Amino acid sequence: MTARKRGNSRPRVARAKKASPAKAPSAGKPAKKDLTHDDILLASTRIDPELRRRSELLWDDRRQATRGPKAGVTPDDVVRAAVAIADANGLSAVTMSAVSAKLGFTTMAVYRYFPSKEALYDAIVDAGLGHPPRFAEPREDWRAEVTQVALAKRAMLCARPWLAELPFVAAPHGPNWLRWLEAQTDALSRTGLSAADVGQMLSIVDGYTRGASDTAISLARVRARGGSVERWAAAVGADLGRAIGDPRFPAFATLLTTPTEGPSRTLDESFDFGLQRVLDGVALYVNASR
Amino acid sequence: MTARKRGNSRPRVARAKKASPAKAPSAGKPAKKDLTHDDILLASTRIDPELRRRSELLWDDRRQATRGPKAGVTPDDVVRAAVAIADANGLSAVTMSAVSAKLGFTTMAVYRYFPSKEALYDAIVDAGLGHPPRFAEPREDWRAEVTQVALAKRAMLCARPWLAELPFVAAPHGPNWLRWLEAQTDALSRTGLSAADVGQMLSIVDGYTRGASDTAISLARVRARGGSVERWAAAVGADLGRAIGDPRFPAFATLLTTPTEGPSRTLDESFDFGLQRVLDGVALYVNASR
DNA sequence: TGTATCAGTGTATTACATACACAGTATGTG
DNA sequence: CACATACTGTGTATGTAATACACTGATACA
Repeated sequence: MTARKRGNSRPRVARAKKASPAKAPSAGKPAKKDLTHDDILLASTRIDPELRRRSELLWDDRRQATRGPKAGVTPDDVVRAAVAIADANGLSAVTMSAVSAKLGFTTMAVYRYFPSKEALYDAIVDAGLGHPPRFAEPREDWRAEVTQVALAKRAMLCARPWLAELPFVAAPHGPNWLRWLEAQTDALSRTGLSAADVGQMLSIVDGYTRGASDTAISLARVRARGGSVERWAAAVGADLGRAIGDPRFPAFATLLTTPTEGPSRTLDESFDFGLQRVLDGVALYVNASR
Repeated sequence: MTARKRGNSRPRVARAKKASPAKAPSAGKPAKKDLTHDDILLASTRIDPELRRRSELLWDDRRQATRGPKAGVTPDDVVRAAVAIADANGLSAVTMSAVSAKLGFTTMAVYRYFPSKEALYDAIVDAGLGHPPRFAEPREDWRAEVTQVALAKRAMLCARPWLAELPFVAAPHGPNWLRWLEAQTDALSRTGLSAADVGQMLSIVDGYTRGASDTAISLARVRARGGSVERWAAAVGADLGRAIGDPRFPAFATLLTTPTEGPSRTLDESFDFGLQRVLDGVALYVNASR
């Protein structure tokens, strides 16, 4: 999945640097200025070599060596093996020796494909993200599409709860990461907002999507590990239940003890309901921007 | 901070269990029913002993032993040392030996206070969360207060970026975790919504707050480790910049290449702007519910 | 036919978490 | 007041994991 056909090396590296002319770091000022999103895109510093290396492993084609014996497996095989282990036994089970063993090698063999565990993790994160859904043709309205992507992203995160065990918003980002951003950006672009506003709405929707999926992800993790969902729920419920009767948490205790009228929502329904409230806010801004 | 005065052992444990009468697990049905929030609060299973133990370490007073030599430090001293290490050198620097050494002990001493690294991590997470801000008197309107709590929470997460290196939404939850929930619940209760709806809005606002803080948290992590923010930005920017010219990411590339008109927002301003859009959605629902 | 190069191996080192047994100390009890 | 007890901190040992380094053998191009 990560690998693409060879030879199409586009002139893409570090385009962001060129995209705007100067933006010299305003030499004299030692004032620790706050970063804007633009600052990130236009950063003019040379990239840390190790990070660059790790990024290249996600993006550039791993050239098949010309000399020497041919490799028994591809980097993608390694990633697939690692993802399978993570799916089966959680992220902590993804050790260099476990991956090697799964491929039929001894521990050190994996280092021929990835220079460090970190680099391997980068790769399995991107592989684990998979692809966003494709939009139906003819295209629907932006709200339906944004909802579709958000729900799919949440489902993906729940399907691979180990993704959330890593601070995967940090560097490096691979192609699949961008695919998800592309899908949501595409949908949001249909609002007709300016580029800057689309970026803003993207961060709103994606922020909610990731943040509000946490409970479901924890639950999925328990399930994936073969744990008892009941026991997990009991533990969480007991901790939250400590608020009841504790004078420090009156409002939250009321929340817990007030009986729900009507059927209570599943986690999924709850997420979806919340998403619609968020999109109400987005829609309000969209309409106001006309 | 975690310790409270002795002797006030309230009858709180497992109150959630009692809060509703039966809710027998509908014996015959093997259908894997989807979980609701209520199911979590009412879970009737016995809690995993290890989780219970870990939870108790967060909530119950560690009795001062009557026999034997008195301990040289308190559990809170241990937690403080661990938090200091995490603040200074990141979560990975928090090893049992590092914490012990900081206290002037040999490695194994910490095990007298916390039975495992996991249990210690539970404790430093809760300690790291700290306290939410207190509301001004007279109380403001709900929207101002919700904003206040959300901004404070984001600031807290950025101040301790190592918190986000853990899946800290999972069990166990300590008192500080509840304090933040209490603050936001309190503010949201002023909307006049039903308890269930308040819970729903809580998950919206808190989901956005955590999810949309990720970039700032990553940045804070780089800063805390003494890394170059410029280099970090360059790496992230380069990865995102790969979208430019790549036919797979047309919408996102447009986002990147369209020049921003006017001053671009800092990450903080951007978060705040997004929060207001989210609260617009919440407000819409609040008004509709009257 | 080399010969440079690369794949997988074997072994060693280091850092941790943690089990276990021990030594010393303070305290309530006989 | 002697001592059994329970508890604190230590010393040592074990298992697991990441990874450095040097080695063996294969292989394709010059």
